[in-house]
Amino acid sequence: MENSEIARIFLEISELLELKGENTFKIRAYQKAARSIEGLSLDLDQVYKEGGIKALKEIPGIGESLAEKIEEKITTGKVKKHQQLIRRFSPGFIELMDIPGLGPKTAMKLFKEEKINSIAKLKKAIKSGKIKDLPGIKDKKVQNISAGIKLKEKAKGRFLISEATEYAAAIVKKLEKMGPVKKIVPAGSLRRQKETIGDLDILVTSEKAEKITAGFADLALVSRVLAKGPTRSSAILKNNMQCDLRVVKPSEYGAALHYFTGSQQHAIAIRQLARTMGLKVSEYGVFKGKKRIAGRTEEEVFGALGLKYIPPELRENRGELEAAQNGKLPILVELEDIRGDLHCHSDRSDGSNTIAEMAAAGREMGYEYMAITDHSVSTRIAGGQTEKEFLKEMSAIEKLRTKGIKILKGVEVDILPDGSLDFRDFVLKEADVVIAAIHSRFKMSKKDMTKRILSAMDNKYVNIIAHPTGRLINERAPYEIDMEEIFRVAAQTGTFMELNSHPSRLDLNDTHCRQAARHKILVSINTDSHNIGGLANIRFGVSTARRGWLEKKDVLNSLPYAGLLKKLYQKRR
DNA sequence: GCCGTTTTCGGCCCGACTGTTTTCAGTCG
Repeated sequence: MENSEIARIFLEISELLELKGENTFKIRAYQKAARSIEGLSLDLDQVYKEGGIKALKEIPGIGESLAEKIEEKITTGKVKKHQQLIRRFSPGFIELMDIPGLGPKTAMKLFKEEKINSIAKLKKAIKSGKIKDLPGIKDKKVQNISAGIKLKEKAKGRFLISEATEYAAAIVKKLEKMGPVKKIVPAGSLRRQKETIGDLDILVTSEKAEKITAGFADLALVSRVLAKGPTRSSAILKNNMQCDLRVVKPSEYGAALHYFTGSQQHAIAIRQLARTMGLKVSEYGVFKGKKRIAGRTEEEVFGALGLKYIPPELRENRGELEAAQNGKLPILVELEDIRGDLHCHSDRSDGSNTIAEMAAAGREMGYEYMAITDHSVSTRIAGGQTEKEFLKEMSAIEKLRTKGIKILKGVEVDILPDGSLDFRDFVLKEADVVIAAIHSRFKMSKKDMTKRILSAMDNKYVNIIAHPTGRLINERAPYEIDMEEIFRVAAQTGTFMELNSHPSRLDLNDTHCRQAARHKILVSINTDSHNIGGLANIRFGVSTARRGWLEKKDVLNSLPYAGLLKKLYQKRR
């Protein structure tokens, strides 16, 4: 987990430099480097081990100085500059800037004038009325800060994509009824289908902007209005999610949609590219001098910059501009490419529908096949089956096989701490597809955990490693594993990797997918459904695969039935 | 602090809204 650790340190340095009032471009350099590292699909540790400082400097946004800091972190465990900055302010100080509406300037003022260096002290100062004496801070500002503190205390962080999708749909429905609107589209990280969503951005085209922004602020879903202008409104919704609404003219739709879809890093890269061509890009269009040359559609905006259309899921400044320039953009996998689900549970273990009901729902979705993969004995909490029960289930499946959808006999076996499986080989042999997963002892060392998974992959019956990192978004960190090594051995043994589509998992994540594709490992996009309602989560898995640049050819369950079986049985030979 | 078919120095994305201001700084996305 060196990457996220270093990214966090760089972000903290940038925040502390901001407090210090450092050169804004230096601050941005740290932020840019942090983002770049977050999106990296290789371990910095590995990169450094193999190529030293020189290899680190090839990462975009990393130069001499930052490469040395990465080296310092890897070899000594810390970064001196980071430590010095933290010492200079107090550890609780950075969190002041997390309060919405309170930025570095105000934080510094509070510190200098009143020695406020934590949220606790700030609350005290507000109560005593002390901070109203400071220059530039009056009633309104104090009110905003108080509201910001409350909000921060209530906020659960980022929202799952499933929840954001629901709320966006609700807002869109309300706005549609409000009057003269032409288009309403959720933009922002939701349109890019990020695994978590910080806030909603909704874009509306209308000639009557003020009517829309005013009506939005009055919606019953809104609990507090943060800002309300003629073309933009911001509000906190009843579930504590922030929602920003922007209204633009139809002629500006493409440029606005592109800009509000982001990511910020992508938008910056686009604007930089425009500058080198003597153009200017803003949310109103592409301009040559004063003249607007594009903006009605996104295709027009990209076209004006000599780029092919870049799908929203790729817009993270992870090489998509170069790919669009060179005609090397991937043809991303689509929902329609998925021919079946290879990880589903029934009421034989912890699912709530029968095998027949699950199969019928799969057929309803147009699937060609579906694997029933109930738990094995060790996962007792999930009604895991004994070997005997499992064999009985397999014969039940045999009988159902003529229902218009191919049902594959499957099982989700446990990878025990020593790397062995809890079903014996002669039992596994009866399944068409064997999924192996870890459900216990999550806190083993990186070395032991990696070994545990590698030895499972060595078994010739194991086809797929399910939810490979075990993370639960907002709940449980991924376990420590050497992903690069796991992919290497997966390629060697002919083992596939799951992309679990559950919105709390999305595991593999987007950058792992890209890494897997580089190793030429097929990814199986599964839902891990425990009832028929769960099957629809496949959309989030496909989105994540798209964010990971996966094409149809990279996805195991885009294969037709015969091709799939061939792949599954290949390893047993 | 990064980076280079304008550059190894001198640039670095761009605009909306708020609050405290008589012309703009701060914050945000």
